[in-house]
Amino acid sequence: MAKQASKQASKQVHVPPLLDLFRQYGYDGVSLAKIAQATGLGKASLYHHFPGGKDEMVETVLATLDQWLQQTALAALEGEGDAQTRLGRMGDRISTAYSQGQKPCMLAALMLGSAKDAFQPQVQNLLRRWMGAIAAVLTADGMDSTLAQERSEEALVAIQGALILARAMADTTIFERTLQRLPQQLCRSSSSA
Amino acid sequence: MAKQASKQASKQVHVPPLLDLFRQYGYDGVSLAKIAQATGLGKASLYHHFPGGKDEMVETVLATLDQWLQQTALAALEGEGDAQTRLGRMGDRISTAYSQGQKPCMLAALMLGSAKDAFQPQVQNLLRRWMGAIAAVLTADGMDSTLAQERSEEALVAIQGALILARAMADTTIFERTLQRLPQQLCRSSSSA
DNA sequence: GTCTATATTAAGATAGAC
DNA sequence: GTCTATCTTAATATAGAC
Repeated sequence: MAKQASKQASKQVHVPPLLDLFRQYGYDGVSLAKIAQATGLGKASLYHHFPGGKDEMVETVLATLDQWLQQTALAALEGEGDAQTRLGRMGDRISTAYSQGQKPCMLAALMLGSAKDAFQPQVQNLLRRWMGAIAAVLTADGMDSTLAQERSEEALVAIQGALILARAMADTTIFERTLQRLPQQLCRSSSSA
Repeated sequence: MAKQASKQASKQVHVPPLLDLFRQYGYDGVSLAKIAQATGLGKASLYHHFPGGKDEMVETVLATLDQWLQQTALAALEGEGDAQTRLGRMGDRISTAYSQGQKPCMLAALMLGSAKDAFQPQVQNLLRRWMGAIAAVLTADGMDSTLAQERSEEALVAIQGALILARAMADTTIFERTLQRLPQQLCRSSSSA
């Protein structure tokens, strides 16, 4: 039991540099040479920790992102306050995780190139749970279930789009403005839309 | 003059398969072997048309996208009707260009990996002109200039985000819903936001 | 303008010493 | 658990015939 825990822990140490690489370069743009440099390990050492190569590295990072979603982003939705307050708290966590929009989303990066087919199920699952939690906050606020689902799609569309545009325009204020707009945008009455 | 025209035309023939590759695989995910297969040319023939290699191919595709933006997307904003009608027409052209959200945006794909630094200026220029044209439609409708600029950012955020999410969730309705929402979203009164 | 053949470099991956 | 050394394949790019 202790061995299994330490075995997982040894992989977790290398997750931050791996996340940084895959989110910025995408799966096809990351070479083992880049990974070796970023982690400070040799190629052979990398295969010791990740016998499955790049695929297993991505899987490990995805597992960490799964934890982050549950324990950080979605946890922010659980506290006190009304829907707008809760969504605002989630926005703060998101802003931090993406460095105010300077760093891309690895989920989006993985949907390009040869990685798409391999990792789409995990990405889909992560996004689905994210949207489900946002929709739950909105329905708890009295919103119709179908509309809440549509609004949760709007939320992820806004976050992903803001990341793309902020990076392309090299302007973090685009990302910050989008996040600040989000709580009101999601909670607006359907008559104005 | 005729020779120069035919020289450019010979490159234009190969733009569609190149666009398809770069938007789906990104710069780092596209190999010359893939390009040779998609165009039906040998590697050496590719270097005859594009002595600069992949970089020159991307530049050529970007020039075509520049033309598409001007002659198709922005041309839809020039006709008759109010702002919402014009923006709706642009949405139709966009839906077609992206195959109802099934195909990624090459501009977004180029902002990942080793291509980012090389092509960011061109991508930035394209997005800036796109936003400028949308903002112009809104200000012609009587909207404040600063607000119109912010709304044009919203527009590109929505388009880019919808492309990401629709592809990740394998659900084109996300993209179509976003485009249908867009005209009203951009023209809404600022009191409700 | 297209091809075959080839040069060169870098990629993913493994063997085996320490 | 990390390393050096190596294997194999695939990458970018060019030379030169047709």
